[in-house]
Amino acid sequence: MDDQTRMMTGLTGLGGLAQADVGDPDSVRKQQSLGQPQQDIGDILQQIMAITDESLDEAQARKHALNCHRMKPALFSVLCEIKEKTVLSIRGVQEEDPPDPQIMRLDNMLLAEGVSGPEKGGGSAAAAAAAAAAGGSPTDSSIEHSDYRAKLAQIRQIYHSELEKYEQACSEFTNHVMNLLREQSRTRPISPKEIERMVAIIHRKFSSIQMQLKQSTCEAVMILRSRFLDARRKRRNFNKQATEVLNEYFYSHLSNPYPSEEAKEELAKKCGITVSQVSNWFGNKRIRYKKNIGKFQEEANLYAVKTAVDAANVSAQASQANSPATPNSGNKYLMLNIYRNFRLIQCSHDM
DNA sequence: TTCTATGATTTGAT
DNA sequence: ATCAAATCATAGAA
Repeated sequence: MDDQTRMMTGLTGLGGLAQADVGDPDSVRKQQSLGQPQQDIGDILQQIMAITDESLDEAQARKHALNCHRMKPALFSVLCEIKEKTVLSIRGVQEEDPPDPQIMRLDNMLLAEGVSGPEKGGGSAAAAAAAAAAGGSPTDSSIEHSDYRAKLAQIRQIYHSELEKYEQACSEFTNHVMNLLREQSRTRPISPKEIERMVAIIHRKFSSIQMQLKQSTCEAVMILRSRFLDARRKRRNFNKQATEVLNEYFYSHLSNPYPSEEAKEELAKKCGITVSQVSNWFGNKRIRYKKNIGKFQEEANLYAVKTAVDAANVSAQASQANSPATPNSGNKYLMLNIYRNFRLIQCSHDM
């Protein structure tokens, strides 16, 4: 408001002269001999130029003196006019900039990884759940997981402290610049819009620094993640008994080796693995069996025999219960059959 | 060390 | 959501 009234008042008298001459010290000097007003303006400009060579106290005193000078309003108005022209040309160049997609991407990632989100839960919990779901013994994954969490928390802490530092520096700097501009607006015309623009420029500069921080944080998280993702992928073979159970089911349902959800759950329980591990196993088994049936023939026969043995064992136990006087008599034929089966398997394999 | 087996993941179709 | 298929990455054998 104050600026504007000042801008208005000075514009009439010295406008023409100012437009032509004031911006250029040489022309000022040339005109110094022409008359008193020019001499004054020349002096004032000289003094302004010399301000930077003086000590701070001297400069302050000089500034005050200049502010009180009788030509000050006129000079001010000249500056206003020049300013108005240049500012108009600047104004159109840059207005509202859209939110940077790059920084949005980084923000999203940091949020997803639980670096920039709320302290507990969120991304780290999701990562933990993923680690747990990926399988492995609970102890293993919990150790890896806590390690991962600790590292992530470290990254998170660094990120936040750096971010805070940047924000503090940014607001400090902004305040400083704003105070400076306000102070300067007493001697040169600065509209609130300009201050706003300056603040926006500062924020842009600082946000570009912030983006670098976000970028490097993202990189750190990615590296950490890939390391622990590999750890999560560390494969442990299922134990023999589990593989046996799975194979038994597979070969006894060879015509339709697609266990239902319930069957999967039961198998998982029997094998001490998760349902998704059972699904993985069947997925792998189906595709690998199909790709090379020949290679799995022996295994198929083996498990066919195995199920036969089990079935026979059940019936044998039943018959044993029926005739305790002749123990194992039923098993004799069974063993013979198994032997014959083995011979058959070996023959088919040799061919 | 290389090679094979195997559990897990990714991708694309249904 | 589930599956096939391709692929990854490691365990374990040779």
